[in-house]
Amino acid sequence: MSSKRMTKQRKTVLEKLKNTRSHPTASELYWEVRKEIPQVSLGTIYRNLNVLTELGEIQEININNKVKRYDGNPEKHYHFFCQDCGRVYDLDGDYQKDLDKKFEKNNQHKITHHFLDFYGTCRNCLKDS
Amino acid sequence: MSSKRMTKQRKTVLEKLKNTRSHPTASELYWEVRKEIPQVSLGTIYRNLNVLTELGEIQEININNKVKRYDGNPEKHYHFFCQDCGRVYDLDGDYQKDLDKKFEKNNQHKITHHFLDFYGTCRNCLKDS
DNA sequence: TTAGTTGCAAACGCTTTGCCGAAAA
DNA sequence: TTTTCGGCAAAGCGTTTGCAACTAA
Repeated sequence: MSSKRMTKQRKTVLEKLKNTRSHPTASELYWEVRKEIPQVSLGTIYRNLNVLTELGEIQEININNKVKRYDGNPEKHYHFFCQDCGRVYDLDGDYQKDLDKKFEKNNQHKITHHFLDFYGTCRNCLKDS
Repeated sequence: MSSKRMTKQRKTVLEKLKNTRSHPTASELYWEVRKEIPQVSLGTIYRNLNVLTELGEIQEININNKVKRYDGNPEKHYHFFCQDCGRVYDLDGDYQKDLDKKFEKNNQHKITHHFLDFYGTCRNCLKDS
């Protein structure tokens, strides 16, 4: 059985992620962490993001098989992806638990959860057009 | 303006995809197409899948940033991903247009569509456990 | 002390691309 | 004939991994 250590690197990755509302990529996080730990490596960022995800401290965001993004908020919620600027935003609104039941017809399969991502144009990009 | 040609390769990719209920990867499709065009290359499969997607003849399925899968049915519908066997199934049930409105609060952004993927255990895997 | 972690660099897996000859239209 | 397309092989890109040194507990 393997216990996890809270290293300076792991702590910094977690802090950076908890302190932003954006949903950075591993590479973006790498440059942030480098401000404090200049010799950190990208491999370490990836390893820690995976560990923190397993621990349930953070979650991955997978939009369209593009680069993975990371969310410091591990609670279930939905995301909005702006097709103009590419940014990913959190959406207000409840997790729709009833969807799982709705699509679990005749008990042929067991649904445990779902992912729901919205696409469109964000407020900023609407202004510009 | 570029018109698209219906080559033997493109036609075969499209046929194979229309004639299966599975959601194959590019590589799986490659081996299928090779049965009829032994000298076909993987690059050609990828290029044609991209063209056919742009044309709206097929659609991509992106599950968890894993390998891309392809669906011969271009209509909006939802998928179920079995976490035990890894297979991807179509789900019966309507596209929930109302979700877009529900999460478009205060008109801060414009939602055009969404993707909704369900996770769980499929009927076959439930039997085995 | 010792198991988990890091930095480094190489490897990996999927997908795209440049080149040039082939073949639709 | 014109222009798109295919085969091939190399490159691209995000992510993972093997290894030896390091460090949290």
